[in-house]
Amino acid sequence: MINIISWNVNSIRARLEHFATLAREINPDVILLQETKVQDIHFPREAIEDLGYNIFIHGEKSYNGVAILSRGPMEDFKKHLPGDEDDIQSRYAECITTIKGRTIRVASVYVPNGTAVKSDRFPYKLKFFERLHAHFNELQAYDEVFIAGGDYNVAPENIDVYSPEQLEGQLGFHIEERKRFRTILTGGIHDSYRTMHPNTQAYSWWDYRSSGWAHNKGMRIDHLLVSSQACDIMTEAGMHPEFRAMERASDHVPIYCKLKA
DNA sequence: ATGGCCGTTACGAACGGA
Repeated sequence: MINIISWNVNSIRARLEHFATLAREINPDVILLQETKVQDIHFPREAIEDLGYNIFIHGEKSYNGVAILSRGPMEDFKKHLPGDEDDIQSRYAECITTIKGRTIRVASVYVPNGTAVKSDRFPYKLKFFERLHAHFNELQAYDEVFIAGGDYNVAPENIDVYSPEQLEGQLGFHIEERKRFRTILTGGIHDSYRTMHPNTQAYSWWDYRSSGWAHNKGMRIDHLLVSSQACDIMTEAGMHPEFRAMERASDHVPIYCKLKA
């Protein structure tokens, strides 16, 4: 079995202990990180290599930052999502890795939050979805086992939030975001969790503010999107909510999907 | 409730997160 994790760590340096717990107890083959919040020169490379991972990082100071960690060899590295040459934020990393003899294309994705629906950063978020759709469409031609995990900052359906009535039109649940996310899920890209669990309510994020965790007011905004070729060999998908209950937790939990080796 | 908490930067208070 091949276990692939996506996790918005909200600072890799602040989350190193929890990361070590994930590596030792869950033992994922591939980990896709978001919000590492660190320049490449300050990434805790040794600590993570000592836990048995090869590292591909794309970071910046203070904000954003993505990484791909793999038990196997990696090649064909990409750091830029096509469609906007002026976009210099560290929100995308992609490579090919080989695990237990199976070659997989993986991507770590950090979709812009958008700040507020009326903010000028909201159109940047919408455009980012459109760029993802265009790029995933290009990749479709390769017929590969492809997995794009990340913080997509959108809950796709009513079942994915604690209160659809309360959140309608709000950031992360606005119809324009959901429409664009839905558009990505056409032509052979699938939401791994929803494919495996059509009717289960489960969240990947709970707000630090308003004691979101204590009241179970969460949203499913982290996703592992998979190509049809990956879907065909997928055996499991789920979340690790126990990571939200820990001291000094990230506001997001690791999400996983498993493939036949 | 345009709030609450958390991490980063830089050393107080602002920014971003969703």
